[in-house]
Amino acid sequence: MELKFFKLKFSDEIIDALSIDCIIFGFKNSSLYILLVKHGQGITKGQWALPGGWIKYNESVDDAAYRILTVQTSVSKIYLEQFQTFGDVNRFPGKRVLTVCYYALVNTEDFELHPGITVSDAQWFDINQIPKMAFDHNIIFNKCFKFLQHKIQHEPIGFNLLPKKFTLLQLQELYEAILDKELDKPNFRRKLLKMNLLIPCNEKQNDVAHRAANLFRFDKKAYDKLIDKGFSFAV
Amino acid sequence: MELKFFKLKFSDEIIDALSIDCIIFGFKNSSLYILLVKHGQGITKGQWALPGGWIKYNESVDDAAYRILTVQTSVSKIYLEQFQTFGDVNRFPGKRVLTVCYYALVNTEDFELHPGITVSDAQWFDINQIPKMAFDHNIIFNKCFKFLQHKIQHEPIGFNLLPKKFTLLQLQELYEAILDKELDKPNFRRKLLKMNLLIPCNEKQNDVAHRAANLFRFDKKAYDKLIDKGFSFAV
DNA sequence: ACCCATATAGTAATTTAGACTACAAGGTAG
DNA sequence: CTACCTTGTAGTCTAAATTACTATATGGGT
Repeated sequence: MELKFFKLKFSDEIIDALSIDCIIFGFKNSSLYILLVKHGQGITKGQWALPGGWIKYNESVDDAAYRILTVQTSVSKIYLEQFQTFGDVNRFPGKRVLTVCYYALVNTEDFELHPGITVSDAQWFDINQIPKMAFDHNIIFNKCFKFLQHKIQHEPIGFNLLPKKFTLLQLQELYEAILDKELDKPNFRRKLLKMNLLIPCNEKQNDVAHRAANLFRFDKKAYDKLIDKGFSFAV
Repeated sequence: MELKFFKLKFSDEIIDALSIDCIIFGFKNSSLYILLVKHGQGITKGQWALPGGWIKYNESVDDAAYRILTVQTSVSKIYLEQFQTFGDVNRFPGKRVLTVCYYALVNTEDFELHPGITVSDAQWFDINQIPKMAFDHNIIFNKCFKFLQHKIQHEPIGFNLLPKKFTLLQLQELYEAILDKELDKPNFRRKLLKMNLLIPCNEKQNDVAHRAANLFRFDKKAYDKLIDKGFSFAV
């Protein structure tokens, strides 16, 4: 009886005033990209948009975001965080829809695209060449990108955009792409290494036409310990 | 015809899967407080909770938050920002409700309480003595407070908790209360003054039993200018 | 007149940030 | 095989900021 009531209330149906949109950031060729989909049906057919979907009664908002993300990308263990909820009255045509925006940081190397059936195309766009998108998605992206620019300077989340093992130059170019400014190589190096958050892999990159750089990985455990001691990350 | 359709869709009714909760921070006697209400009816009758309400079809989420806030406090021109949306499946008993959480920073001196009709009491609670609250409100508060601790160090929003004209010691005590640590007085002073964001009022506090301090006010225009130049606030 | 609390100024040691130089390593083209 | 090109890595120097203090100023209260 209890269960039946539960099932009735929290069914597999969607909550119709609420959607989720994801901003999926990826980094390749020293540039920052986001993943967009082209709508294949409905009034927004032919328009680019942030990948999104509907929240069901029987899943949490975080779960919904994760589901929507993994369906489109077939990648699990992704860095995914809620950004903000957008709820202007007329942001969606014809009916009232609020959207909860999430952002994800992915390593494009283990990335595979599986566009859903309502989508005719999916593509990475350089963040400096974002097309006009459906709904208020350009506004959402702009706010979220500013948020990322700030956050990446105060929390070590950038590593999620790189392979597990990365060089210091890769990391630097990542920061340069996100913050849109050049950084001094020796100084950047020193600063990051002094934090003791990078573990040398004792392994060098290969297949490069110059001196091979050392590979590092991010030391999550060391970071958690430092946080307890009041440390605060800053690039 | 168009209008009729509009009215039908965007009516004065509430969106029933969506609420708003506000965390109203206030500062007095060198301590940080939040405003809580005691529910006077329903299954949560007798429990303390964050002030909140329902979003209507014909208002934006930001407007709804502002409406809910001003009804309870009769203060306008308040610093109010969205924090996050909470959407666990079972966070609300018996039905599925997501809540968009906002936080406000108010100057308790121009504050008047007008508890709504569904509320039996309203009271300021020291942030170190928050009672057990209804729903997931304790979780929401804890997350929001951590967020505030971070944000106040990187954006000049603390001033919203003080009167227009304040002393440097008041400002310092505000930071000490929020960050929960002691700061060195001369150093704090120097740091803040060097930013050129505080305008001396050429006026001293009165009614104090010791040497009167100079009053300052926050220079929003100067801050906006500095931001354009790439300045970033940090205490 | 003295005490007390807070305001405000200054100082010295240490650390950090920023700009820049120098040298190392290793693949490539002649 | 050598000169060269690209990137990696180490070090230096200066200016600025942080930190932990000490010292003095003001003004009311007793």
